[in-house]
Amino acid sequence: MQLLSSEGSTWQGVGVTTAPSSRRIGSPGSKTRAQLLDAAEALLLEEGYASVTSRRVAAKAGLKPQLVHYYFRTMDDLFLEVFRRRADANIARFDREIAEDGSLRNLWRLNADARGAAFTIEFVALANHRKAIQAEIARYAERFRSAQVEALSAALAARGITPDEIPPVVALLMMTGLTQMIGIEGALGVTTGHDTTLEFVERTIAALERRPTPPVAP
Amino acid sequence: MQLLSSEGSTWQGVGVTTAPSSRRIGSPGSKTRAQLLDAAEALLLEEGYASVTSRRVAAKAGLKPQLVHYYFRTMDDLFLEVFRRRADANIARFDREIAEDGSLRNLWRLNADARGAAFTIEFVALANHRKAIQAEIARYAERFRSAQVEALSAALAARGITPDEIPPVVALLMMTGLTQMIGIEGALGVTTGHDTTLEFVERTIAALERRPTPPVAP
DNA sequence: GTCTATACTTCGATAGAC
DNA sequence: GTCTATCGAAGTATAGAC
Repeated sequence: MQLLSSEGSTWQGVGVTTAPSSRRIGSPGSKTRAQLLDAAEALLLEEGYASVTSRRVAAKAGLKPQLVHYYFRTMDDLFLEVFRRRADANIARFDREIAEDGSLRNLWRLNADARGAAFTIEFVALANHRKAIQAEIARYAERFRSAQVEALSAALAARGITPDEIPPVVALLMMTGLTQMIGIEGALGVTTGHDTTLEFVERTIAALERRPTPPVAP
Repeated sequence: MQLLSSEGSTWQGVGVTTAPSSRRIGSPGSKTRAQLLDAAEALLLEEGYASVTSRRVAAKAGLKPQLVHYYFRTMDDLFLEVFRRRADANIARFDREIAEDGSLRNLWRLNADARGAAFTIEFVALANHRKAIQAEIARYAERFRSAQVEALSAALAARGITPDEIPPVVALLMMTGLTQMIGIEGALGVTTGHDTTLEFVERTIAALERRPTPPVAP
């Protein structure tokens, strides 16, 4: 699964799942709110989801901790907004860039964006024990996958590769599995086999590009 | 990266990186210590690394919270021990099973053990902001990878697949990328393309098994 | 080897003034 | 829209009795 193109904090001392209260919430269009989202995202990527606490987010944004709870009822709401913002931007970017150049090479390039791996790891780990986040990630992942399968189907067909040879969804899972793993391992300092693999993929794409384009079916 | 064949908790309210003190530490052979490790591992897998706190680990083991700090100086030490225990067991298991049956099919089967994905996610997320854990995971991952490359090289050569066709390390990264991703996505409830991919791999392995074994080089 | 007691820090979340 | 003040709970870690 490739979630996004770019980590975080966990809360600890919670436990208080008190009533959903009805206190005031700041408007979504607020500039301060956007600053908090930016700070939360940066913290997530730099220090992991466990570091995204209301106090630390506010400190990073140069604001008071209570503002976090003014704009987001709970920390889950904050996490969800951070995720949605990136997810929407990522789908928009994918659609735009693939409309411009739907080639196999460009699909690989978009997939191989390493920043996404760290983001993915953090949100997946977060989702493991926060149902609301899990549901949102699953919805997004399925949606993004179908967009990618569509684009990859077209790119493969344009090179005369039939689903008999390799189903597009399988090719996608292979591509994504490879890029995500390389990204994650790179962040950890594990690099054995990465260069070899990247070269192999490069050669494979180049070979496919030399295949003659098939006649268009009626 | 395939880490293990089966992730945890983050601490939050730390901050106190006081002197490395010299208080008593329980012996590694203690049964109680093993119970704490079991509880920590279970908690890690069930609720994520953020839930592995000294209090919750002790509660799960039916012991008092202070015992955690009697056997493990810090929570990091506890995490490291949980990781090492699994890692060692996993390498031993791999060596044993591959010595018995080093076929391509068996290598895939060992890789496709889904339990490992959850473990991997949690520890990678943890490693993102805990250097000691990061170093340990990287060391282990490299070590395990080289064992796997060795086994896969032999299995591919036995089927007449040369490194020209596909380098063993590339095949390994593809296999591992696929199995880890499918495992992680499965835990999240994302399943699109999984069955198709599993069938594709199955067919590919079956086709390779029908290839005649090449003559042995001098 | 295990427990009580305790120090100190951080967390999420809210009420209410300005 | 932002702040002060504050509650209640949980976290890591240690000292010292038993």
